[in-house]
Amino acid sequence: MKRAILHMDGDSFFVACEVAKNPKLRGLPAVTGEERGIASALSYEAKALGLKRGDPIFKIKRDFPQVIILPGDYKSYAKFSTEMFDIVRRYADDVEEYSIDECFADLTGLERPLKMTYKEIAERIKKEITEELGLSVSLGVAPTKGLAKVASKWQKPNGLTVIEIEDAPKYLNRTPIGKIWGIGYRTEKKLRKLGIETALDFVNLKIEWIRENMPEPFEVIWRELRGQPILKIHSEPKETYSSIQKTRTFWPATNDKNFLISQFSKNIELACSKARYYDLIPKSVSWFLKTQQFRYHTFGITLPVPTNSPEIITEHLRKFFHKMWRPDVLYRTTGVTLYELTPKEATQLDLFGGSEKTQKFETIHEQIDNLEKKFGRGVVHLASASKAIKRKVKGTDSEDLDRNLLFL
DNA sequence: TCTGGGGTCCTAGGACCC
DNA sequence: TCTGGGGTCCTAGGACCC
Repeated sequence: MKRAILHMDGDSFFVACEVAKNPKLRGLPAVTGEERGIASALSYEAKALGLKRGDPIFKIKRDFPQVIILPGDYKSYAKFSTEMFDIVRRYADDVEEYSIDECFADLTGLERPLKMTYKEIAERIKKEITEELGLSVSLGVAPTKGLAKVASKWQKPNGLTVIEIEDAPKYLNRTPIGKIWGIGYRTEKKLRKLGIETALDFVNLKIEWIRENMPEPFEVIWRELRGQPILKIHSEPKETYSSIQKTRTFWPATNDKNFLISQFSKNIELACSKARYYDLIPKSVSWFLKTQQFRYHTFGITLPVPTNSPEIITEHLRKFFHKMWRPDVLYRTTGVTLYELTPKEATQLDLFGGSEKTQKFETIHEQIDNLEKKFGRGVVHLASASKAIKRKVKGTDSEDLDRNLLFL
């Protein structure tokens, strides 16, 4: 049976959701991301002004005062996202939610029962999303996920492209190698040096050459673009994480130890709180400092006793801080990542007889989490994070200092 | 890339062992 | 240790994604 994979991609998704909420915005240059300090999504009118994802908000305000700047409203984006994917599920059982605005769906074998061609199915999905949600999407249909990605990118916004396997070379020939899913800036540069400019050049390489000269994932890309399905549709909903990361960037860059530690402390608090929410306990943790030149200084440890209590992880950080920190370097970002997350039940047994201290903190956090459920988030903070809260920090809710009810 | 935040996966090379 | 060879494990960091 002819395999047919659908890839759907929301057009300017965050801004499109804002327009759907407030139709007065339609046709105007608008960007979201005010709270983060950089543009995270742009309307096509804003793109027409030459603005790009990642442009600093202050520059947009300064140079293009006519552009409407909106704060992100992730709850409503998540709702639109769910509704959009539910429409796809009216037609296909296997739907993979790849990101908030992208999904894959397996349409294979649906032509006959639905009495429609694959293209007609895609058209119906598109029409229903536009009519019911007021959103525009671009769709691609092809024999593999890799080619479906090429197809959905072919015409944007509001596109629908079907790539039959016989026609694939035609499309690949007109797709620059850097546009391929999984080929980023570095690999693009490397391949271009070798004279590989288009996706067609890439698939025309000998498999032996790929195996000898490139990391394994590129063989997958090579096969997928040749129409050999390697990547599966993962339709099981994601209910866990293999890592949890929290970072904060501040201005100006600094090497003030106490300030940096208080930033870390806040990161650790947020990361641990998310871990507790998902009932996960990390076995290892790593920290990084990002310098003004965007270099990373990192250090990680395996926790002697796995825990999601921020006090303990912060204690470890204090011990190892000097492994990252250099007195003559200015830092602009701190970050923490919790790794080897395992469900609480699985680690529970280790905890008994492990450390009394760990258990004590676990109990305290259980109670704080309950307090927060009652009174709202941000009512309780670690004392060591207080500097981070007091100092005006880009992209954070630093104003609610007064609402801190208690410090540990 | 004038560059935020949150993820996943891969790998070179060091540590350690025999 | 001024030394071979080979294997495994781990981690820091790179690359990529949205």
